[in-house]
Amino acid sequence: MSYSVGQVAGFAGVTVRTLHHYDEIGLLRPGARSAAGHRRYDDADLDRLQRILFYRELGFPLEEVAVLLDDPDIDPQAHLRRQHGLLTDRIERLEKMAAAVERAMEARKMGINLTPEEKFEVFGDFDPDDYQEEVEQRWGSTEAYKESQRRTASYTKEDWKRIQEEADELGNRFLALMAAGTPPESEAAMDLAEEHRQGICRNHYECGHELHACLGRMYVSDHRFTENIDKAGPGLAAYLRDAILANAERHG
Amino acid sequence: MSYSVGQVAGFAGVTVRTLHHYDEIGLLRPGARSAAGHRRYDDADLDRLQRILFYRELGFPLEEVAVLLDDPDIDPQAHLRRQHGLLTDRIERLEKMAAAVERAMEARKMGINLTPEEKFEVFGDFDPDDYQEEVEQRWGSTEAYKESQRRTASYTKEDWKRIQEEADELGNRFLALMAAGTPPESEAAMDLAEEHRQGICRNHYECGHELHACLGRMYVSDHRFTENIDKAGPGLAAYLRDAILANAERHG
DNA sequence: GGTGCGTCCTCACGTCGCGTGAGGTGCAAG
DNA sequence: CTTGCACCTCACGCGACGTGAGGACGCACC
Repeated sequence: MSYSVGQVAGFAGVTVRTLHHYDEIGLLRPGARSAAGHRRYDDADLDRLQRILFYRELGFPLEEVAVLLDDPDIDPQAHLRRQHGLLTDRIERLEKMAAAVERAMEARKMGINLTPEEKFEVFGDFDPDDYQEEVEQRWGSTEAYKESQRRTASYTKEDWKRIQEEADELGNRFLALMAAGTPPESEAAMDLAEEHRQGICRNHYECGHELHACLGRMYVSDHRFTENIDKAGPGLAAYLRDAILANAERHG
Repeated sequence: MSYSVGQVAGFAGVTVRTLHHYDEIGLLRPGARSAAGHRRYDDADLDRLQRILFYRELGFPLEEVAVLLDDPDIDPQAHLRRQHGLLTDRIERLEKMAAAVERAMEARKMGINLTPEEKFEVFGDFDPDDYQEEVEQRWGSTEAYKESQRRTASYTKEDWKRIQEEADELGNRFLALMAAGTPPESEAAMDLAEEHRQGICRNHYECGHELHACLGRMYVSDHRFTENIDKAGPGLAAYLRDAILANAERHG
């Protein structure tokens, strides 16, 4: 079972040119070529194309789509789950917009006028804004940051929730150690720090021990991190840093 | 109350360059310029920008957005209604995709494999396909067709439903005349034909009497039209054509 | 009174995801 | 045998901006 460009274009609802383009940029190379040099797509290619079109539909640039599809730790099921998550996120966003439009209709009936900021609330408040800017200033050119951007772009709400839960749980285990009076240089604390590092690797970016140590120091030196972490329990940031540094030294 | 590019870009969540671009192409000209040549946006400009971003978000090309926004028979309320309609359509589509993904997950669990066509059903069966192609062949280069494409692009499901109802109602009134034995050249039939023509003007494209006459002839000469029309009542297509031709002659 | 700095301006070229010919090949049917 | 169709490879075009380059304006602080 193999198909020509025309056939594939037919049931995928794209043009032949699009398939040529995907071949050119290496996003979808047909499994084979006929003797005459004609592209021949097999079933696996169709599956891949389906995924490509799905992510494209949701606005991902083709380059990112390629990264997603070639990521070895995303199997077919994981893709379906992720797709479902992305869809529900998107639906939620549109429903909020619809609700905002309804409110606007109400407001107009009553002759209310909105402030400039309010006028754009339709699009949802994605406003880490000035903070985001500083992040770009400090980290924009590093590899780790770029990788994080790439990976988190396709995270759904459920993904974020899971990551948050993981982090909370880890925090609680650190707090338990602190409460028990276990020193941050102890085996147990260092093991937790190691788990912390691996969590970052899984969810955000490749984080070696050295980078992890930098991160730990910043948890204390940058008060915004400190405050945020200490919300779970005062002193946690400092304890975390010490455990991280001890763990880094152990592996260095 | 007037705002600089930077401010507007700020609360609209777009770049300054985007605003420059919209100015260049005439989509959003700021209400005024300062002495130094700086763009100054007023409240009306903000409203317009909000609409622009809304339609852009739903994937309209900027040129079409301009047409929509400058259409004099779309007042603010109408825009809100249309926006709401477009949103619900979109949500419906995404929900269907989500459902399809769920089915795919089920299918995968049971190890079923899908045929190539089935694989792409996720994207909803928009398959006037070969028919669509012929339409393009025959009408692709005419002004009326382009106008129709432009206008129907922003129609929501509700719009289509309304248009369908209008058409059905008109059909029934024609059938009543036929049943009563009224000739298609009668005043009553010609008036209905005129109403039919004006319906096309409102909902699809500028349709003069001459074009209308062509259309009428085609209703009989192209059997696909004939069959479709005669589903409402046998002989309707021919009767419709005769009434249209009589009406066209009356106005010619 | 200079001297940064931040925001604004206008070119003008670069990018992404294709669309759209132009010109040529391989092969089946009339 | 040639006509037609589906395929091929360049290669330029386009929409919606991104991204500097190079310069003007305004204000704040030394």
